[in-house]
Amino acid sequence: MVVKGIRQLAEHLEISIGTVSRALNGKKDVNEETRRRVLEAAERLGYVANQSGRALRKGSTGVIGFMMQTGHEITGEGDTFFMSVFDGVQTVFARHGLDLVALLCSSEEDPDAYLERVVARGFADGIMLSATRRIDERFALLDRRKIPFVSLGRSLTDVGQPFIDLDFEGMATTVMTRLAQRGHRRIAVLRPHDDLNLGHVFLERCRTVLAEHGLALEEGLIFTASPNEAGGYRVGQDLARHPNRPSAIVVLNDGSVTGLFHGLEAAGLTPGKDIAVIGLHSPQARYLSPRLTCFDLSLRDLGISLAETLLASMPAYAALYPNAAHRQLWPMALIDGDSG
Amino acid sequence: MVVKGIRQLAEHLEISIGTVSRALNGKKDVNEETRRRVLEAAERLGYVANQSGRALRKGSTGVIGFMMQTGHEITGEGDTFFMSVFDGVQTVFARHGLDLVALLCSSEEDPDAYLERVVARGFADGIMLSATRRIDERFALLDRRKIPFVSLGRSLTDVGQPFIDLDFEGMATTVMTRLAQRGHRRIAVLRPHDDLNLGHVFLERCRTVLAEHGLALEEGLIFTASPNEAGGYRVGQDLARHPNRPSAIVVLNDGSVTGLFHGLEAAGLTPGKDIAVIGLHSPQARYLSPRLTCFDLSLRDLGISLAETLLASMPAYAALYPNAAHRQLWPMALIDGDSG
DNA sequence: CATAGTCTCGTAAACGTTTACGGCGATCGA
DNA sequence: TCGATCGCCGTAAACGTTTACGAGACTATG
Repeated sequence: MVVKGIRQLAEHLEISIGTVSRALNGKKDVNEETRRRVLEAAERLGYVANQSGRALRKGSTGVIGFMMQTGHEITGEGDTFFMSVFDGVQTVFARHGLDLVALLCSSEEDPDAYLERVVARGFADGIMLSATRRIDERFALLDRRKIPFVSLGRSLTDVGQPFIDLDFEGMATTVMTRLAQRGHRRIAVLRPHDDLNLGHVFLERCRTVLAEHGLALEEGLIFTASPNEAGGYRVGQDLARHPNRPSAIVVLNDGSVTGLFHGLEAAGLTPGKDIAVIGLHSPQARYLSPRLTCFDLSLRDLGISLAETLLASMPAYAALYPNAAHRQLWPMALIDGDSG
Repeated sequence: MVVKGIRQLAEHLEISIGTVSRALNGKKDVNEETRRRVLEAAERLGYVANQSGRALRKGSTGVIGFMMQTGHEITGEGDTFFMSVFDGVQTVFARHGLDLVALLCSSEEDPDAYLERVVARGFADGIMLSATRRIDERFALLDRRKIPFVSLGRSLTDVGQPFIDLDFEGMATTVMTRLAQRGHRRIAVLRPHDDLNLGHVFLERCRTVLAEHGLALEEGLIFTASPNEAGGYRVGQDLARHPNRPSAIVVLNDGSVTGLFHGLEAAGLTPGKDIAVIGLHSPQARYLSPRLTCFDLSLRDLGISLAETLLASMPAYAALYPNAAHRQLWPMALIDGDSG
């Protein structure tokens, strides 16, 4: 037997629905013996409170949405990237009975319109944004609706909300200094879609760091590709037949590194010998040959911080996370490999 | 100005909430001029119907949940696998105003308990299951709750629900016949976690096909690994130092193929020369060297079919999809490469 | 014994929406 | 002209919860 609503459950127990609700929600003005009976019956009869009714009354849903897009051109950093972050996020949410769902925006739908629709509906109590664009309407939209949110990434159209972003400035400084000191004079960069903010942040810092070494970033050496195998392969080929080939390339697309290696090799070039390759975090870094020199970070910890940062901006939970960072650049460590 | 509920919107327009609701929902007994005014005002004031209220009244949410797990041990079938499927699913759902969300089950939570909680809450109108286990409580659970669902994958604990699964039988027949005819006598298989159903289906068929060629599948040549780079690499190493190395390996983990190549190479073995490698669908197949011989399929089309199959099992939409397949093995085509 | 306080529970009013029902003009057909 | 039909709209009742409020039965305190 499966019971329908709290009313049926109350009838079955011959107590009022008010008491049943209080018992289930852990309110204190209910006899412990009664509570035990209620919980036991709920478990036995498979009763779980209806989400819609509860959300309607409480004004909150207990759901946090992580927005991502299902095309590969924008997001495409691979399932393992987000899955690791999610795992961290959830360990925090689990403590508060919050559920994380991924809001999947189709590549055929406008992301801004999608978010507007989902958010205005009151679907989620809080939102996490990823793949932040340089100009991104979503920030103003969420701000207008007064929905708590945090972004994994920055944007020029920031509205003062909390964020966590990878420390691309630190990365640029470290990698460009290293390359310059090792005698590289002409350095290429592979970055994802131009609309995304991260490439701009990285490139800007690269320019100033290179200038300090009397070098310039050549615009012609900035490659843009989809963050996947195919994109990397193509750039590998392009590099190989480049009339004035650079001596190093820094790869921001973590999904492209393997493709790049193969593209170079297919053209007869050896990464780390004919051209230095330095990548962003990449799960396959250790398994490439030569081993990839890249920046590493703990995605799971990042997820934990992301969750705490969001909760700190939600009135109901803020008190529990008094010293969560409001805006944070996530540090990355350079892992030495053999590729550059 | 942002309007709060349908009541405020109605006041603002000086008509009743009933009419506003009808206008917004495209009911026909409302004057076209009135409807225009309502729609215009709703757009201008940023009104969108509250999801909880609507769901409570209608008894349906307009949300379909795709359950996946955030650990890498189970899911992790390669980077773009799910994103491609999702994209197909959504093109179908978009026609009906349904939204797809990914229900993310933490690796720390029991999948069955998670699903029970989410489903009983009335969160979604329909469910898509993936990473189906050989023994999988989730089928009975959804059946008991009478929630329409479809599974991407089969299970022994099937309850007669619709499913789509990759045609592992066809794959086994094709690949084993090919290898046998090319003179391979000792063939290894790399599969994901033993709990998952797919490996068992594949292996079983392999046994009968090999038997027809007078061969046997050696239990010692069945490798199990996480579906990622690390897993593949390790198996590559294991193969290289195997005292009685097989002459071919079939890889079911699409995320492991690159790692396997690198593992073999690191041990001085050349795929396709020292050992034949045949993979399942893999986005990086074309970019490996040697080019991977593998089975290809259209994940986007699979997503479309998956959505249609689910809708066909939902009373509200069944009439629209009269000839959607109920249970379907998804065909895969062998793409010749240089690896085996 | 009176009063205040405590523990437990029932009652009923929200929350925002959809929709069955009925009503009121206007139009139409005979 | 009259009844029937139709187009349009307002009213109010659900949907399943949570929770403020108050009632009743005790207990403690003076």
